[in-house]
Amino acid sequence: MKRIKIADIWKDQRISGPVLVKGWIRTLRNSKHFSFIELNDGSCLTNIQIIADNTLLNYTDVESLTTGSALAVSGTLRNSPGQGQSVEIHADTITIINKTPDSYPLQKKRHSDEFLRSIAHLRPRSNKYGAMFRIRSHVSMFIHNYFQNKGFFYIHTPVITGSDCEGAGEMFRVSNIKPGQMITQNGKPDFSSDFFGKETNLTVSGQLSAEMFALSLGDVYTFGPTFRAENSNTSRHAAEFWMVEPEMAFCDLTDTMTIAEEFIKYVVKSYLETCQEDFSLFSRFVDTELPHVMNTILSSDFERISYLEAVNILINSGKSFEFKVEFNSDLQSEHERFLSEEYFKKPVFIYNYPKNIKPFYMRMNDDDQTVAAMDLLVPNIGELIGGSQREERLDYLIKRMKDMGLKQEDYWWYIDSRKYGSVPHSGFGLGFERLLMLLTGVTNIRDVIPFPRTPGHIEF
RNA sequence: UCCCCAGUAGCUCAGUCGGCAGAGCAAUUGGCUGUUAACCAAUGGGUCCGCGGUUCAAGUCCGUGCUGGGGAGCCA
Repeated sequence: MKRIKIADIWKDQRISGPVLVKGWIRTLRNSKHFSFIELNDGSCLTNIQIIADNTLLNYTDVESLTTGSALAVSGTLRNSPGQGQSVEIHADTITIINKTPDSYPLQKKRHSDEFLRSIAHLRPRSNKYGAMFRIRSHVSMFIHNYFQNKGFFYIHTPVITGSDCEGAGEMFRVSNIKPGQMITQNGKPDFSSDFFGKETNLTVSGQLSAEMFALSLGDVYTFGPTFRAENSNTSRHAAEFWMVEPEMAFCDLTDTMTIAEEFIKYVVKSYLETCQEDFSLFSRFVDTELPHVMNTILSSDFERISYLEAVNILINSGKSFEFKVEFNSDLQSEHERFLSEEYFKKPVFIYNYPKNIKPFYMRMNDDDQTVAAMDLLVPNIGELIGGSQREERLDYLIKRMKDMGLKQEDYWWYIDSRKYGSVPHSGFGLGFERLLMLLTGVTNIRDVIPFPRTPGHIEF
């Protein structure tokens, strides 16, 4: 008999009669003449209930099974007389694939996130993390669907890079030289003997590469791992995370905000349609406000205000912030939270930031003081998206690089793109894990990544 | 990196003023005619995070280290 997945049993109400399922025991209840076994195969949240009668040849083995054990069950799918489920399987044979010893750390009761994090190799077997990682897979596909449907091309930008793009934070060096064997000259490391012949790092952004392809294929996006060696110890930062970076030719900052808003709404809508069951777990047990949050995203027009307006709102709010609100400095976390959570109570774009707090590639505005940058702030998460219109004018770009002390020869190919057929173009980066946090109400980034990497943590 | 909080049974936690180490769940054994984190009874289970100190006496007070969590900065 062909094995059937439990998700298909719940999906297709017409299935009945003989079935074969394979999975792991979530819980087992013994009665006098038979046992109830809740079996889960990871295909969906809801278990299938197995009725194991004491007439089974191996019943004494079956009734002593433990949570986590692996079984193959063949039997008959029937309507259930009980309350909690429409159908159940009356087992004809139960093959014990693996009996789990009583040291199995997962129990049928609720565990803390901190404990489950310490057993990251087993936590996807729990309801919550099973749901989380099914959602993570689905949301990945929604992202591809959105861009593919709009004619964007998926670009695989390099993970190993020789350019210190945008000087964004600390980078992880890549080398094949053994520790202590790096040749030095005048006390400085000589990278010419290293694998690539120069200092090499893991990427902190695919943007500069993606720009080259936007200026060739029109609309492109990247979706892949990104690495930051910052010693950040917060619930919103990881050393390895995934980023979505669309880049669009013939597109200005306003267009970009429109696309970002449409994109977020598309993902939320697909999520609510496709992941109803797993979503319900998070809206019941993790954040009961989640349906409301999703509704707000779908039904509201995201606010769009300039940095100047944002600062004025903060100054006139009458709120006493720990950090003073000042022009020409970046907004603090508490400022961002106030704007999205208290003042607007919905996602808000803030655009046109002072040039001195933003990187060289952002397009200078006519006031010569601000650049065409935008951040999307969402309640509970903070910054979900950071983007900008890119500086397409060669003379502006070079002046800006000089002002910021960047060497042109390091960016010769980037500069080339402004010499040859340069056009207005824009893009943004979205933190995939932060999107998952928004969608599930989970407040720690370590709980939306299968095996999270943070400072001092590389287990698993 | 800085600030704050915590660490007691496999898990979640209680432990009063410094005076015999506790509960629920899990495990084991038995009971129970359809259960829904089943229920009932019994049994086993401890480096009270490590090290040092104060004290007649430390899970409890002090110092220090480690681990975990929350917040800040940086950012996505």
